[in-house]
Amino acid sequence: MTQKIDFLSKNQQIVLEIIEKAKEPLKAYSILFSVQKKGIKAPPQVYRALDRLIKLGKIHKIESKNAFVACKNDSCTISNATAFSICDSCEMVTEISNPKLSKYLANFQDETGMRYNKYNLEFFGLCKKCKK
Amino acid sequence: MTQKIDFLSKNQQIVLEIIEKAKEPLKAYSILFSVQKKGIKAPPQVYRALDRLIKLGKIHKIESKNAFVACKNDSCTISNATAFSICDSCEMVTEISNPKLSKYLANFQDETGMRYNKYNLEFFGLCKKCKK
DNA sequence: TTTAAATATGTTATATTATAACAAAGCGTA
DNA sequence: TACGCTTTGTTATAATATAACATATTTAAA
Ligand SMILES: [Zn+2]
Ligand SMILES: [Zn+2]
Ligand SMILES: [Zn+2]
Ligand SMILES: [Zn+2]
Repeated sequence: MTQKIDFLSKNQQIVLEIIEKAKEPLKAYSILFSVQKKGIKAPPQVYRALDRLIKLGKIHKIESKNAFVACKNDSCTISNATAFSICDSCEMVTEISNPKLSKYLANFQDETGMRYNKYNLEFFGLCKKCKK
Repeated sequence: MTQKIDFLSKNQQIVLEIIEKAKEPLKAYSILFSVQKKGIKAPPQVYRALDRLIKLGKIHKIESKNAFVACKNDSCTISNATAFSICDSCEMVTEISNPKLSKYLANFQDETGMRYNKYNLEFFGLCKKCKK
């Protein structure tokens, strides 16, 4: 649909489209179920596509949920710096794109002097709706 | 060993001790294997202890690895604010305890105004040893 | 154009991680 | 004692993920 999608293989496109259409994070086996009508029959086909899409930064894995969301952040072509906001009640997940935060984390150095090339941050709380 | 350990049940103590002794994050089934000589025979026994220890802040789950580490941070009695440094090469995991970082994250607010009561941050890179 | 390498796919089986469901035991206390 | 509550034990199964190997498709040299 977008330009870059042309670089994706058939299975990768199928999997990406279903994740992009979803309003919430999708689990691998729910993706598998959804794409069976399109000829993808087995877990490895889904997991391969997921792995590739993650490397390309088109999707991200929400580690605390073992679920996958489309990247909503155009500048996030390589997924080495991700931050999410997760509602404990309705399970809504939003990708945070906050320049100050990403700058702060990208430059963060701990006592050991270790330099990081990747981070993933997950915030938990109650979203507006669920706070009411 | 410490005072608070007295509040733990037998299985919880057994599981905590093995995690504290370990130099690297332990997987649930490797814990299960290790504690079988002490009478813990089935996964639910291990997972129950893990769940409880996490709630108490005695251990943390490294989400990207599905593995568990003992908390090295005395102030971390409730595990609602965790940050880890993970080596991509040797898989070493260190809990980061950096007041500036935790203050920054505890006070972080995104555009939506959602307020967070918990976060987990995982940094990836190469540790000193592996950089050489 | 032929050949070879690299990439993507299909398929079966299996490994790994985690929970459901229910029974029994232990413990504090009214 | 008898009641509630927590912990434990146990079996089975659900959910997540990968190994291994065969085939097909695309790409790029030769
Ligand atoms: Zn993104
Ligand atoms: Zn919500
Ligand atoms: Zn801690
Ligand atoms: Zn290392």
